[in-house]
Amino acid sequence: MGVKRGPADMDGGRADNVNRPRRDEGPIHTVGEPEDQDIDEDFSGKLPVPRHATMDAVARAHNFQRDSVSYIFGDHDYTWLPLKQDHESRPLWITEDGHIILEGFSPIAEKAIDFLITIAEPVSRPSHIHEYKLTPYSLYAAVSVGLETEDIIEVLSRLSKVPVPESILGLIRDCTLSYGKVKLVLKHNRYFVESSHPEMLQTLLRDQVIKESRLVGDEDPSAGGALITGRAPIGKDLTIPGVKKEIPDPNKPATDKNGKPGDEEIFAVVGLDRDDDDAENDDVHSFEISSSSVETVKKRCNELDYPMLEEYDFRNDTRNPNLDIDLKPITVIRPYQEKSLSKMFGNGRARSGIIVLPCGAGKTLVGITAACTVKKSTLVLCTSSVSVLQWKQQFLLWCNIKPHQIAMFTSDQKEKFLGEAGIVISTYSMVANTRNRSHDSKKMMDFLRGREWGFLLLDEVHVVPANMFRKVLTTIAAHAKLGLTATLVREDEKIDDLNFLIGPKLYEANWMDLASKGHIANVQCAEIWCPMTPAFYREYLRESSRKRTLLYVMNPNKFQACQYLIRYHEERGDKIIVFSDNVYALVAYARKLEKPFIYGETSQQERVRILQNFQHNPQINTIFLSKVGDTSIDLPEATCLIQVSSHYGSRRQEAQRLGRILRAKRRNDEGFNAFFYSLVSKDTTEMYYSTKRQQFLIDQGYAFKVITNLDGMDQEQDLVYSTPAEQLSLLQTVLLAQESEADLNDDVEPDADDLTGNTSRRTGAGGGSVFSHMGSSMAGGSNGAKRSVGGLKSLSGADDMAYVEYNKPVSMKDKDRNRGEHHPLFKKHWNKK
DNA sequence: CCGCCCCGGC
DNA sequence: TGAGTCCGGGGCGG
Repeated sequence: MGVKRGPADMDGGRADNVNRPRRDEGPIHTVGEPEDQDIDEDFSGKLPVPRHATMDAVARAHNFQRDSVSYIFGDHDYTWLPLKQDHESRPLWITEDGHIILEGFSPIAEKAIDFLITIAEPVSRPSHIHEYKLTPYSLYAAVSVGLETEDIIEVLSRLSKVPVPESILGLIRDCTLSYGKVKLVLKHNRYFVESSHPEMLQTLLRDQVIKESRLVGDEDPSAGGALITGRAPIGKDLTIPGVKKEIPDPNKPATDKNGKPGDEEIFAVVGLDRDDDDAENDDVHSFEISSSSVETVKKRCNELDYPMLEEYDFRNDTRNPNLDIDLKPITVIRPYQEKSLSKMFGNGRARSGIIVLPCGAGKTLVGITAACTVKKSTLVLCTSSVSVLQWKQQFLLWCNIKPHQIAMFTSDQKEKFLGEAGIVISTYSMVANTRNRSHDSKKMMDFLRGREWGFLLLDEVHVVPANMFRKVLTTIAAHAKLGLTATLVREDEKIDDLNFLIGPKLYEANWMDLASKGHIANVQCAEIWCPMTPAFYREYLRESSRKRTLLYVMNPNKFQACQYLIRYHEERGDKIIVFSDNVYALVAYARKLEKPFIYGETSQQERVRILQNFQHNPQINTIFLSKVGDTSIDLPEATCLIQVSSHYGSRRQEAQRLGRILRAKRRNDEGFNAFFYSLVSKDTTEMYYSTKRQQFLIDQGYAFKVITNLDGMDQEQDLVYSTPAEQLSLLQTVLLAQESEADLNDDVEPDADDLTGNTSRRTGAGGGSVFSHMGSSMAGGSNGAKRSVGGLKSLSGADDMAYVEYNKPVSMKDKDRNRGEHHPLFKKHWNKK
């Protein structure tokens, strides 16, 4: 066990994965590109290697990943695919397993992208080469916005350089055949499964789960199996408010609207306004299910390949009173906002689903415009009471709704709107709460539960899959649901649940694209590698993994880098936010650098005071924030962001933080540029997390520059902790802080004390020879399992060992991901083949 | 206002 | 497939 294991072992012995590294597996495995294969070999064979050599390899891999797009192709070899004669004018490849590679530089790329994001899941979108993947979910989404089987196949064939593989044609047909034909409809506060194809309903009713969820109406004399039959309503010609009248712009080339002659033909079939329902005037059939079983039935239908669409024919809903709401005349929505809404309202009804827009791109306005289109009672759910307030203000800002028609429902405020219809804004935890409720809260819930909502607006919809929060969907009866988020990712596997909880992803904007068009700021991302000072590193190596955090966050070199960057950007006139998840470090940094800071314990008034100063006072240009800044603070715009500590690999957090500077825009002279720095202590576990965190942004096309040396920092005067004495004193403070923390923990867990004591005594005796003794001390260690685990961690130090330590969760995650890819539909599909 | 509990996210 | 960390939030009762 003392010897570093090779890739095969790290993968849990799955033979098929030897030499087939995946992009997600961290820096070392990233080097799986053909020309770098030798490095992989080195890792499995010749270890332990000298530390610096290892680091070079990691650095190489690191840079390789960021600087090149070809890692997309991973271990795949596409050279065998037969090219069509005129392949050069066609922008994409399709592989047998559903991956689509698009040439971003093709003249028709933009239109192809429109098509691809409708039918496929964007996997990674760097500047030149984009990768998409066809999945049953993505095809479900395509059907639900009005595309049909042959449309998809036809356009795909036209765009592809290679013939669309048979397997993919089969997949598309299989997945779309039954999609969109079954609907979930809410009528009179009761749920019905509806279809114009009665045989499909019969098929569903043969399923035990669905059968048991069925309600047989008392008033229906034919109880016992007959479906309810009625006429399908008709609806067309909807206009979305806020859409700017088309004014021909002589400065703009006509290609935007018309494209080149050939293009038009290609995309002719992708229109959204077509009548997508052949059976529009036919009879519809339905059966009722209990409202408590809606989630189960929807999930089951997905598994049976009959995902239910949820559409709300709000214009023909005479039962629920209309809400007098419209955008103010001056309110104009942007093209991509319009596009996302056209996916939702494309057939004249309101489809339930999810719209993904980056922060600062106007998600709120999209939600409000949707509400103004539906014009029925609307319930908005947010994650915090701060955003409840913001939503209310935004409603009042953009549309003509009267204040008395908007009510807020939080622990502080329990208002109801006046009149028949209105808007309620609340939090997930308020509505999902299952525990004791206050009297007012109970009455308010009765109010919410007792009515039918035309529109349910779910802010930060990525939180909805959480166990508690998803309950809101069963407690609230809503005809149409729209989820909004900037980051449709979670670190668990529940994100796919949104497909049946809310509906398909209707639209996802490309961050890079919006930035290049000037809607959001252009962000330069950099990861600064700060070497640990020898003293800090020595302590780092001897500590158990829990306590290492403080050491690498408080690394004096990182401290100085932070100070230097703040100075540099303050001189440029930037507004700077520094994030530190670690509260101890947050306070230490902010105090030392004499900047204001906000964290959980900061009172509300204090927060407001600091934020206002930051916004208006030219003397205050930098603030320090803990995690509070991620969600629950209405941050003023900033142009520079520095991350000092952010453990764990949350892609969402990283993206959300970057989103804080996307509004930056025209503030400084350089126009749209903003800056995002991540400070990372070299050779520590931070490196691993940092890479992981960045993945979402990298997939969006952001490039992280690795900087190992800040220009000009050497010459900088008066940096903090520049003398050995100061550094030593800092180190002692940090160790002391840890000890007091450990003491607290000892009460609960005496074992921790033993381990710490042993570890430090042992390493202390070893002095500087940690590395040379590494192998033998671990292999020959006569201690119990617990001890050797501690030893492995404390002695590892080298990044490769750190990698081993975290490899496991990664490969398990990957396994999960694999399982996700083997959706029932796919399994069936491949088996059939 | 404070402390408590539960919850989310990693 | 589970466990355990810290930090933060909301809601409620005292």
